[in-house]
Order: sequence, then structure tokens, then C-alpha cells
Amino acid sequence: MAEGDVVGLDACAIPEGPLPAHAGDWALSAEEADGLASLFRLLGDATRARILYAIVEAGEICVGDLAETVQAEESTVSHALRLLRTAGVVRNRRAGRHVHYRLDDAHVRLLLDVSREHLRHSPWTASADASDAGHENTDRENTTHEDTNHG
Amino acid sequence: MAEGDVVGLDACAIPEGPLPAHAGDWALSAEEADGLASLFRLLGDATRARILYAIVEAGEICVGDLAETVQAEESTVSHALRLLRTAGVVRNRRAGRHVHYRLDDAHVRLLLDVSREHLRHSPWTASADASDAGHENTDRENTTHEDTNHG
DNA sequence: CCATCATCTGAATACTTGTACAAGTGTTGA
DNA sequence: TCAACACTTGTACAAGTATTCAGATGATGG
Repeated sequence: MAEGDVVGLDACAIPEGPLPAHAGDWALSAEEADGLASLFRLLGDATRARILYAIVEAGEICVGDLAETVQAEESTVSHALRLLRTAGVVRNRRAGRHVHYRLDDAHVRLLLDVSREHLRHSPWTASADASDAGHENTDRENTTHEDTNHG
Repeated sequence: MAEGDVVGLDACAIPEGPLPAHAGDWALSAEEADGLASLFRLLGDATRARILYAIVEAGEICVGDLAETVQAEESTVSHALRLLRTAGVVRNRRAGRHVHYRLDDAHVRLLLDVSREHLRHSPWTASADASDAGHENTDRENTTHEDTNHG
């Protein structure tokens, strides 16, 4: 009973032998989860995502160009930028009539990088063709009952 | 950095001297942006975030424990897990009456790791109190109008 | 087979949020 | 000062979504 050992009656969490070195540090408080979710939600919009990547690509870019690049109304872009700005993700700099935006968070840049990698190596695109899995039985879940050793 | 130099009349994107090596690769197509946003949106919910981190921490964990850990109804957790499952983020394994969930995407794990780091090093929590910069003029950005050289 | 446990699913609800239109602010040049 | 420009903001509405309740499914043990 390698793993079945730990499984109690009320607890079925299995510490999976070799845990990542920093296990235990992974636990998230409600606030942390909220903060993290806020960040992710911020990136969780196609327009904002495109804006961010356009900013990364350009280094620094003004609202008008941004709007043209991401094919959205300036108003939309401005609204999006405000969210990113107030979250500390981007930073603006006024130059004459223009306002230039640039990234203001190295972590976010890293996130964008990692996620882009993920995208390139993953079989998804926009429409996860696993659309709604109405039947939910995606055969990969059809496991043989390995540890049914209650007997 | 000499930046004001490059600004044109219709284009105000400034290539910021040394671009990241892979610049140009950063541009996101609409589909890519959508895919990326989908992923981020998936992580952009406090409940799901907590679920994911709980899964990472436990290595593998069943729905009931998950519900208790993240302090949510089992039904809520199940719904959340379905989204994560159909997106390929987590994977389940049936063991008797229990269903164990674990991460099923190294990229996502990395994202979670990076973002947790971000959280630890950032001054935010849930509510970004960097209020809304109504005037947007955060004085340090009050640069001398460098590129007002229209003549 | 039935009762029970663990989990899943569907539908209804309330809530959040992205977008567009229009008006406002601030800057520049004449 | 005025008009034009670049951008921001308020508001309203459509669309999306998280949560809950109730019922269904599948597994186990007697």
C-alpha cells in the first residue's frame, strides 16, 4: 500500500511521495488567492492581452498606435489601459499630446513570456475544442480503479 | 536612454533602443490572444486559484478535501474543476468513490510559480489601492516634452 | 437490490465586466 | 482665444460567469 496508506476516511489527499521542495509554501490565503486572481483576471481578456504584448513588442507605445495595433477603439484601449495602470502593470509617460505606455512590472513580463511559451507548445488556440465536454467522459478520465482495495 | 529621438508624426511607438531578442515574436494574433486570455481567465478566479494551489500543494487531492481546503461547496468546486479539466489544466483519477485531481500542465505550474513569486514580492493584495490616478499625472511622468519638435 | 457516499450536472439567479457612444480634459499651434 | 488633436472618463447595456439548489450518476458494502 504505497499511497493508500495515508488515505484516511475523511482525508483523501495523497502527498505524492516527492513533493516539490517548496511545498507548504504553496498554500494560499484568501487574500493571496484574491490578489493572484486579480492579476490573472487582468490578463484574462483578449484585448488586454494583445495590448500588453503590443507594448512589450514596441517597448513603449502611445494609445493611438495601440488602438490601431490591437484593432480596437481608442476608448476601449484607454479603459483597458486604466485597469492595467491602476494595477501597476503598465506605466504611462506624457510626451506632448501623446501618452506613452510601457510595462512596469518585471513579473508580469515574465508571466507573459511563460504564457506565450505555453501557447506555442500547446495544442489550444482560442476555442479550446474541448468545448464543453457535455459528456464529460473524455476517456482519459476513464481510469481503472487502481486502489480499490477496501475489500 | 535617448528615446524622444525616434518619434514621428503619425507613429509614436518608440522601439526603445535594445529590444528583447525575440521581439516581433511578441506580436499576438487574435487567436493567440484569445487562447492566452482563456488560460488567464481560467486562473483569474479566486476559487479556482485556491483550488489550483491546493492541488499543487497536495500533489493530488480529492474533491471533498479540496472543498474543505478552499472553503467552498463541493458543487462549486466540482464546477470549477470541470473548467480546469476541460482546459487540460488538471487531470483526474478515480479511486473508488473518490476522484483525485492533480495538475496536468507543466506550463501552468510554472505560471503559478511565477505568479506566486510576483505576489510575494509585490505590494498588492486583493484590492489594488493604487487608486485610480484620476489625473494620470503621477508627476514622475511629468517629463519635459521631449518630442515637441514640430517646429 | 438498496442505502449511502462522493461527485457530477443542469438550471436559475445574481453578479461582474467588456464595449461603445458621447462628453470632458489637457495640449499644441495659429 | 479658438480649433484640432490625443486621450480619458461616465454611462448604459449586452454578454459572460460564478454560485447555489436540487436532482442524477456511479461506486461501495451489506
